[in-house]
Amino acid sequence: MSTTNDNRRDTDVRGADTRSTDAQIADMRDAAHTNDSDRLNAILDATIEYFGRLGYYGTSLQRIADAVGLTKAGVLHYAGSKEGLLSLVLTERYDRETESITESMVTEERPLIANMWRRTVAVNNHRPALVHMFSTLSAEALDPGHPAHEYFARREQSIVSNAMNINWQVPDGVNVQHVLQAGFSMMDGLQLRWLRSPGQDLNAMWAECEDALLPLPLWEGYR
Amino acid sequence: MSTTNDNRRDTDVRGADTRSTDAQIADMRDAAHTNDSDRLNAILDATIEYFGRLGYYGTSLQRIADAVGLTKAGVLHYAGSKEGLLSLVLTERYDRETESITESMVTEERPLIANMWRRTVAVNNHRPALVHMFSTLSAEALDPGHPAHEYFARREQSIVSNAMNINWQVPDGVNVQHVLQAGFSMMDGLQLRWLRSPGQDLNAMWAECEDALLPLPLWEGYR
DNA sequence: GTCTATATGAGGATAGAC
DNA sequence: GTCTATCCTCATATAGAC
Repeated sequence: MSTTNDNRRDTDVRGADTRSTDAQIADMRDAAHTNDSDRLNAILDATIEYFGRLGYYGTSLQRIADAVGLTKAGVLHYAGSKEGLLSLVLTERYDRETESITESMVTEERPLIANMWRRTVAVNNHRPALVHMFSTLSAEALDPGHPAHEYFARREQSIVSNAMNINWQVPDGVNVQHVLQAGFSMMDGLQLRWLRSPGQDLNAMWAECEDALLPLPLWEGYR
Repeated sequence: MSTTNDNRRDTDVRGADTRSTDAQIADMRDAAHTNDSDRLNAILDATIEYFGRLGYYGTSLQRIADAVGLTKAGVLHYAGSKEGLLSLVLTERYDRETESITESMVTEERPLIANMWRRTVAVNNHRPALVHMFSTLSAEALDPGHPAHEYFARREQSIVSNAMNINWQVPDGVNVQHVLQAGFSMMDGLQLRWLRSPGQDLNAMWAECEDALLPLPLWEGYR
């Protein structure tokens, strides 16, 4: 053990249990009732956490494998490659939960921009790991060579243009596009601040920003 | 040549020049009039570019060395370590150019928040690489284990609290702290959008945001 | 001040046993 | 479905020659 190319990490302490390794592993599997779908979910959870904390480049398959109790080869069985992990986590997790928010506004009788943002903020407030991943990858993927560059470029465009297709109710004289651009930018920046201030409530932080961006009495009745 | 631990990259084509390697290297040094200070500046320039594009974790000493025509050992001679590079680039480059902006507002007779932001944006508009590095590291350093975590945490606090010490002229009823928080957040988010849209002018993009955040006629005479 | 050489290990990915 | 073993490349850092 402990050759230069050992498959396991140095932190992996063995030998306390005198039974065979296989027996221990079988126990762990049974104890967790781990089926395939659970495994994949655990892998994606760990991926979200580490892509957020360390970025795509900074995250190794080994870290994710350690977090879910597998080897690198075990993780690759599910995702195929590191890029496969990235793709899964963006489309199967982030997109899935996010797109419903703006879509829900289309059906509103009197859609208010402030309501959409409050809804977004309320959702994000209880999924900090996903927000963290989004923020980190979003910056890392500014580079055209990043495997998620196209994803984020397309996403940014579609968010504002989708919002422009809604018949927002705003005070007279307000430029809808400018407010949307300003508000979405503000939210991206505020989320970074939120992630840096442990324990703070994103809704409360946003309320202060909203108060500045959509000031009363101008926005009275429109928020 | 080309053993597994060759110091040079595969892209490093040799042999076209039949003179000794030392002679070629001497030529390059003379041709560039390279002194120590120039070298360090070139190293920091390359570091800023790659820390921005690939992040701290994603950047290797080899890339920086290649960019400036040195070996890894050569780069380490100047910075000591990779963390040393990070430290240099934040304190010797980013801080140096940035702190003067808010400080310049203290001496204004009738300081306007809008002026400070316009000044900041005008400066950043012609240093995209520094802004890129700031954005990328700022997200990467959300993690407490990142070597620049403390730097960015302190920076974020001091930016708002420094600004709160200035006697800003604002319309009646405006909450200065909320506007500052909102505006700084908006700028962080807008810069990400700017970096994703090649060729756009940051001043113009900011003007639209300012129009939304400090709407007329409420801010008439205050911007 | 810059290099070569080397130490020492981590990186992603694949083959094949079980 | 998960592992071990292995391939090959890349990483940071140091020692010491010139």
